[in-house]
Formats: sequence, structure tokens, C-alpha cells
Amino acid sequence: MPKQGPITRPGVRGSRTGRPIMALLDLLGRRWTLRIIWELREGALTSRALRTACDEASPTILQTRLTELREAGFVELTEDGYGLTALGRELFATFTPLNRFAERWSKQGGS
Amino acid sequence: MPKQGPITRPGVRGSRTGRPIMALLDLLGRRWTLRIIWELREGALTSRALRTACDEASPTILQTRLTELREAGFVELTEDGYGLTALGRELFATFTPLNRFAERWSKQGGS
DNA sequence: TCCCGTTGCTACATTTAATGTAGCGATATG
DNA sequence: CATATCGCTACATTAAATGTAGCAACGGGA
Repeated sequence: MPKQGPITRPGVRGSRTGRPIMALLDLLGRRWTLRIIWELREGALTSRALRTACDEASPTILQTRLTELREAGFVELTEDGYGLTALGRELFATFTPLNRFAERWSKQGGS
Repeated sequence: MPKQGPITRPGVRGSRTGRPIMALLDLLGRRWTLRIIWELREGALTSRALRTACDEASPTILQTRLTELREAGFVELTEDGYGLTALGRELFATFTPLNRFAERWSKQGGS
């Protein structure tokens, strides 16, 4: 369904430069991707639990994103449901400064 | 145009919990947002230069994202064009580990 | 003044992505 | 065999993004 193939391959939007960060920003910039990684931070969730956690996002798009994230190696389907791989946990770890930044940001009135 | 109001306010998708990180993930998860911040990292760009840097993304959506980013306090319009604010540069700084991660990720073949 | 070129920005028709609802086949439990 | 859940998909509707064109405003030259 995505017109673009697997991540890190040619054709991924924004990655024509060959810079991996572009492919990553492209993947993370798709709707619900960041949220999914965030919601899986504390452990695996079933597809339906994940849907609940993600504010009842449509199963269609969640499935699409989960497939992309699995292809990218960030998420895996275990017997406990969907969970972050070791790589996915590394990725999540890079969000930590983002989280602290968000706290500061909200307190100084971004808008 | 965005049916949701300014960021950090009620109604922003994914931020009903009141956690700032949700509002931030929502904003950053919109198409081209991450890319724009990335492209402005080395200095201000005119709207058209930014468009070129962003792979000729449509001016409509760039304008929408720039407005959102200005409302969020990450981007400002100076006489040199669009540039990151001090806050925007702080946000970009949190991407640094992401960049290093992207390099590792691409070398181990995510897909 | 007139002509260019550039700026930021907008209109609008088309295409693509996401939503919402329903339900499939498979597996497990009673 | 009836229920209930799992991961996942179909499909019609709605929302978002694209692509192309062009606006008004400003700033030089000639």
C-alpha cells in the first residue's frame, strides 16, 4: 500500500540524499509512528491494546505503521503482542531528551 | 486550517492526557515537520530555498507547517528568511542522538 | 516611471493518506 | 460447540497533501 518501499531503500521520501537520517525522519514523520513507539515503551501490547492506547486510531493505519516498523526492525510481534526490539528500545532512548524538552517547552508557552 | 488549535492546547491529537510529550509528538509527527527543522539547522532559509531543500514539497503544506512551527515557538521569520528560534535550536539539539542512531541503524540493515 | 525579479503566501482541483465500521480466519477456553 | 480473543483486512467516507498557478508587496536597476 505505501507507494514507497521498505525504509532505507531508494524511493523513500526524503532519503534521496542517501542520508540515513532522512529515511528515519521520513518514517518517524508518518502519522502514529512516534506515538506507537512511545506507547510500547514499557512493554509489549496486543494490537487491540495498542489501539486503545493510541486513542482508538483506526486498525488500518496502525497495521500499516506496525508493518513498517517491523520492516525497519524497531518492532516485533512476540507471543505477548507487539513489542520494541532491542533496536527499537535504542531508538526510544533517543527520545529521552525530547521528553525533557517537551516539559520545558510546555512551561514556557510555545504559542 | 488545522482543525486542532495551537499546540499544547486541548484538542491536539494525542495530547488529551495533558502530557506535553504527546503534543510534541503530534506536532513532530506531521508530514515535513521534522524535515523542516532539520533543513533549518544551519541557518535561515527563504521560503523558496526551504522548498528546494525539502525536495520541492508543495508550498501549501510547507506554509501550514511553518505556521504551526512559528506558533509553537520553534521557528521565526527574520529578514534572512525562516530560521530556528533559540527554542527551535534546543529542539534540534535533541535530534543529535537520533542522527547517530540513524547511522547505526542503516548499517545493520533494518529491513 | 516602468520593468524584472524575488519575497511570503494563497487558491483550487487532483491525488493520496487516514478514518471508521465491519468482519474475516485462526486460535484458545469453556 | 459456543465464546472470546487474537492479528489482520475490506471498503466506503473523510481529511490531508500534492501540484500548478498566481497574487500583492518590496527592491533594485534602467
